[in-house]
Amino acid sequence: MSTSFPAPLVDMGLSIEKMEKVAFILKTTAHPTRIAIVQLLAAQESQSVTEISDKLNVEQSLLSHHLAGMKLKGILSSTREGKNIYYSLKMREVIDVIQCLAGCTFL
Amino acid sequence: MSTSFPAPLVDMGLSIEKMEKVAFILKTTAHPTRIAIVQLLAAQESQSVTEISDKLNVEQSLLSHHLAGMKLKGILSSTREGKNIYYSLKMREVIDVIQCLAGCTFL
DNA sequence: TCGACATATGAAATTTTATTCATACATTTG
DNA sequence: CAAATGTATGAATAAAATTTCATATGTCGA
Repeated sequence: MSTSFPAPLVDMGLSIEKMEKVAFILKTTAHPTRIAIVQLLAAQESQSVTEISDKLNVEQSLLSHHLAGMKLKGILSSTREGKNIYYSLKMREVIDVIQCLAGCTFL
Repeated sequence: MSTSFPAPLVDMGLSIEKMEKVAFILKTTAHPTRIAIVQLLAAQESQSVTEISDKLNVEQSLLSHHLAGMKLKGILSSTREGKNIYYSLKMREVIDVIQCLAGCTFL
């Protein structure tokens, strides 16, 4: 997904590279289930896959795919503890991003 | 895309409906070209399609599709003035969303 | 009215993302 | 070690989003 705008884009400080990175993170967040995951982990740091799966009522495998993607993209981190694997927010900024929009009266 | 979580999701104030709306807006923003459009319009309210197309070096039709989508989803508004159509930001909150992530040192 | 310019639109073709399903892997416990 | 539990993985499929291309529409000026 390498977009190519004319080299020195003036606008507002954002380089092409940065725009791509921002888009990348936004895309990784832009999904109801993934937003719910962020919400959950914002409220309670570190929860196991089963906990999350139960609370969100999302099938194990599907959830695992979501979690893996978010981890891969740096939004989450995980650590094993016995049989369980606990996920937590690594890029806490996404909370603000969501809050920002969630605060919009018109939504 | 109607996701169905168990009815009363406690977490953090965000209803399922709101999560879907937030995801909807995020998805509409999550693309390098569209982020560039927001940047452009944040710096200078109201620009014609040709202006934007020139600055971003994006083909007319493709740009038009992007603009139409963003307008449809309430992020932009447009007004015709003679031969030109001027677009401007309607949902200015997206600026903050982008800035928020753009400010992340690690990106 | 015709031609040129600015923009939109719609239908393919492509690419990306999401979902499902079956199965594998790791850890604990009996 | 076998069974149970928790989680990951990969392939197949389904669904969305992006891009391209051809063409339509609106507006202006000669």
